[in-house]
Amino acid sequence: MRVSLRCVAERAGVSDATASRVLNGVDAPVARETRERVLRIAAEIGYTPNLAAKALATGRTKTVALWSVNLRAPHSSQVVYCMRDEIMKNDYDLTISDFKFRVDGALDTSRIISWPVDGVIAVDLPRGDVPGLSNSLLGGKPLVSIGAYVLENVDHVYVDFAPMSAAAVRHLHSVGCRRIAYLVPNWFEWFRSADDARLRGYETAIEQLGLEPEFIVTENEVRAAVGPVLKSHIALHGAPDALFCFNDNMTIAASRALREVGLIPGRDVKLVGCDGIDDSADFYPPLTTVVQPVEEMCAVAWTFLARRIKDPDIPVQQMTLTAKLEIRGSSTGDF
Amino acid sequence: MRVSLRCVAERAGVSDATASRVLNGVDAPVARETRERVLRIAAEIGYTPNLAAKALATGRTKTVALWSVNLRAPHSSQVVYCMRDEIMKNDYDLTISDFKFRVDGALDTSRIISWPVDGVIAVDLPRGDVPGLSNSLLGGKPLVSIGAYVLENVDHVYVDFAPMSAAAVRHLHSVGCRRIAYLVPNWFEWFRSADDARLRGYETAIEQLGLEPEFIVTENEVRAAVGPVLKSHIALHGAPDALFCFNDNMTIAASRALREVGLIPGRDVKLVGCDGIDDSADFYPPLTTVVQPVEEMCAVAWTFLARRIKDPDIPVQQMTLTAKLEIRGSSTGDF
DNA sequence: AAGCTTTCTGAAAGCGCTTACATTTCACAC
DNA sequence: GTGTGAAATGTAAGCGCTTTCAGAAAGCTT
Repeated sequence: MRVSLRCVAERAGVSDATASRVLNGVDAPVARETRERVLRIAAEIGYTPNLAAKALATGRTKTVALWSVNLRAPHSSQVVYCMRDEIMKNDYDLTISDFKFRVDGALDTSRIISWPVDGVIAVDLPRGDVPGLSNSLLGGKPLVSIGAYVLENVDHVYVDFAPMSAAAVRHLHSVGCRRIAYLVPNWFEWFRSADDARLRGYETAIEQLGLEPEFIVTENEVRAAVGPVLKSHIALHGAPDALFCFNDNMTIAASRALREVGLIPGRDVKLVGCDGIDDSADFYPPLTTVVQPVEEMCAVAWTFLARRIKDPDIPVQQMTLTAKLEIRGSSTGDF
Repeated sequence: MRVSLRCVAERAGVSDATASRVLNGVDAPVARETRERVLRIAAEIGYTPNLAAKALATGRTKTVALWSVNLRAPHSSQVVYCMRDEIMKNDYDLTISDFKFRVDGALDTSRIISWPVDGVIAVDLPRGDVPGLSNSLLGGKPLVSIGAYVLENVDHVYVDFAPMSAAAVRHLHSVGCRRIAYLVPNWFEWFRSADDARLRGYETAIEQLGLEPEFIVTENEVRAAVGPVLKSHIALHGAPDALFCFNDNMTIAASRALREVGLIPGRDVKLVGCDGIDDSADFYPPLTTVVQPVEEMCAVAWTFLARRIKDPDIPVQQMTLTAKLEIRGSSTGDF
């Protein structure tokens, strides 16, 4: 029923091979007249190639998988969106997948491995073992990872939060804060077991400034998880001067919780988040945040992937980018 | 290099056919002993099926494409996320695509058509012709659409904004507003040419209440497009009492713009948006919004698609769901 | 006019898998 | 011991496309 290459070829009175040459090869030696006839007929009967067949025949698809752990999180969708532009700009197709953590915190890679793509880009791959991953090849497919956790032996674009986390704490200190708490999720025992650069930056700065570290630990990074913990912390210990938040999403949740206990976020309690999500500037108060250099991350990731697709045997490629502190009303109180 | 079915079969000393039967058919007649041997060997050498080959051989993939026009928009990602759960719950795989409008406002469907999937679910398909779409088949593939615009001849889950838009306007009237403007994007001459149910609801209610309609039209629905237009409108005509916004995303942008000209959103100018995005409750002021019944939409969409995959010839399936007005501080001033 | 290129086209194999059909084996009934 | 059917397995074709190789046609050169 579907119109296949053969249909086109038959109508045009040529062999499959010639039709294929016309439809793909730009520089294939085909008579001008033949080429035009084939193209015309293909358009007439609305031929679209069967990608599965193509993939099987060539072993390539000109498609990459973009793999995100939680598409709904504003930051992920920001990266995914930008990466998508980068991929399509380079004339590749893409398919996006959203993989939740499994119950035990591991990832199920089997589905994506069998999918016919030339490579995969993983956004915010969690620290820990990914089954089938070795030397930047995931089940034999080139893989590049983007994220804020160190990963070894994998092509990886690493955003180092440490320097700017420290800067954020110093900034909060400079506007008068002395009790600066770190609001952080602890899903799957992540906290402390992972090498959280934010934590490193935070602790370094706190120590240098001679302050006491203070932690407010939520079960995970979902907004609903923040309010109750924060409110009970405040009830028990009183409110800190400032909250350094694991990400902007949590900042937003914290902001709401503060209001619910009668505190004004940005005035009574200063806030700094991480990521630089789209909302940060539009929120009220406008959020001070440690911004990830998303466009640069994506550009580098693509370079890495393109290289590895061309030659799977090149050595591991890694690059560290630094984040940037963007100061707004939520930490200055000026809004 | 890849381990194929043949590798498994050879090692197990059986034919490809038998190996295939073991690996797929639950109820295929294979000797217990053989079955166990094949399974063991497949696991040992880490066999993963080649989906392209499978797709080619069977014509099916147990995969559906989830197609969104703008993944980065909070509302789209909400629907995509929920739809993803629904699809995976039903033991199908999915691949997500994000298609921007082309310059002329049309959509490029060719890529997705050739991709080996059993069906596609399109979120917020724009009104207008979609190439290759006829009778719920997109290039021969089952298609179900989810969205707030009427589409004929297509399996479609329609969210009717009209009643709740009218309710929103009446609500604003009841809290004392008399100048209620509609803040709406006009990308690609969309406004007025599309059958915008929000507009219908708005105009109906405005007329019934004996008020004057007032339009603030932005170039598109991107946040950056809102501020300048809104501010110059206010400079020219003064501020309205209330803004009924095309979506929550625009409400957030409007909120910021209002503050920038010294007005307090929710007090000086009441706000109602549409969609019910995740942010709406956490925003300050909390946003009154016309919520789409996302979970129900997704459940129905899946039912439609499953039916059509099973039998492409069934008559067109359509369902209309109604939105719900969720009242919060941005319209009551109580926050 | 013979020989040599160059240009164009077709035949055929094969990518990894499924599946209809054929075949073998075996247990059981007569 | 023959016949029958069920159970288990193998054979082979084919899904739609690409690509190698070889052959045909046409244009040169001498």
